[in-house]
Amino acid sequence: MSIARKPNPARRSEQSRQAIFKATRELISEVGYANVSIEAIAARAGAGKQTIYRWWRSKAAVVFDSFLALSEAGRQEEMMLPDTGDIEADLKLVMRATVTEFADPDFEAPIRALNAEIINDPDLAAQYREKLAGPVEEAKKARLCSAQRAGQIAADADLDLVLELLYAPLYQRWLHRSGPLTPEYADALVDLTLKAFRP
Amino acid sequence: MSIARKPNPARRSEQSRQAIFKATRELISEVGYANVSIEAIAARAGAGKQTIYRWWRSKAAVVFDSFLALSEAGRQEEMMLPDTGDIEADLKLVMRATVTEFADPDFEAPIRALNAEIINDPDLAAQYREKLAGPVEEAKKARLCSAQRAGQIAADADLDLVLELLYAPLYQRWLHRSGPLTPEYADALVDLTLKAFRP
DNA sequence: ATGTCAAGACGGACCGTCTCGTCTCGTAGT
DNA sequence: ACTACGAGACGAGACGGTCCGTCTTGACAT
Repeated sequence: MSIARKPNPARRSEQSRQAIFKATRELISEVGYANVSIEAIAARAGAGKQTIYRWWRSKAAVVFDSFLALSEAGRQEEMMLPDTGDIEADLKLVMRATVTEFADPDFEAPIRALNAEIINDPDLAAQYREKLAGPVEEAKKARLCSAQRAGQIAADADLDLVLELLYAPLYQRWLHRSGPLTPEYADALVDLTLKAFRP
Repeated sequence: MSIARKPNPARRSEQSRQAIFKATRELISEVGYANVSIEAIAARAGAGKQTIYRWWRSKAAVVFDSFLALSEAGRQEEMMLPDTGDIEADLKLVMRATVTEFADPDFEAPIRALNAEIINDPDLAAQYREKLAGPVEEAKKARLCSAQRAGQIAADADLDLVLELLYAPLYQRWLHRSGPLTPEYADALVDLTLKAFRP
């Protein structure tokens, strides 16, 4: 019968936590996710390895929390999407912005790594949906709901399905590098999705 | 100026090649992709490590070829999709079959691993598209083209886009485990896609 | 006292390279 | 035709590294 003694979070060093986050982010952008080791993170952060193993299950978990800490710091009100009343124009704006974001090299490496881990790690996937994807999707669904009330989208449409139709093709094309991500492509996805869900 | 001497494929041992494929497949199903090492493959196959390093760039490449060898062996004419003249019924049949396939545990582990590698390895991604996804997509596009000629799909529809709209949501939902994969879901995707591309 | 901390030693797994000696070829000399 | 030779792939495994995850130590905080 193992005891599985758990660490006491109240006594945790916030300083070490932040140093580990910072070191993790720096190392990833310097050498790439795959080449980052726990040892290297500890060394750069001036932390003991045990401090990392005590609080995280895996490298992926450390990396995830590192970026989560960043995104929580920089995000407050921007959770509201534009609502001009014209769902087509609003969606095209947002989708074009996503396409632009995906073209940013700084964005590319960590997100690819995160997605690769998520595929094989159900726990991480759940955490990702809850902490990162979830809030963003809620905002998008709020905008879609507004369009639904305005009669621009079928009243019985499943909004999760709308989001999947909108984003999954874009996402897959980017991950698989199976085609170019252009503003025209973004527009086409919006047009097709709106047609599919037209009242 | 480095010489980069390349091995001569004519002198390659087919016996070793097959033994390595077999060992790779066995090990993956026994201990999982992540826990398979090149050393273990070589040992099980009765091959020298150098024989593997000579012919493959990475573990992912070995694994990829191992499954490619399998699929090439077992695939002949089945590249033709059903064509009853009713594109909706035909697509639903195929999509439901895909959903069923994705529920198979034997199918799950290797495909997840392959997708994770593909995300971070552009070379592997290109090879995947060319050798595995490509032929299948061609068959699907052939069926869609037939529907296009029959006026069931808009004449100016981009068939690659049709496939993306059909499969990307399904694929993403499976990879991210973000929802259930039911026959009803498969049907819904077909209905929506056909509506989006209606003439 | 108790528990976290930084530092780092430790045994073990694999990595990717390399060095052996063996085996199988194609080729050139007899 | 027969044989000697060299090139190159082969199995085996030694080698120096890196990183893993655990464990130990002594300092420090509560």
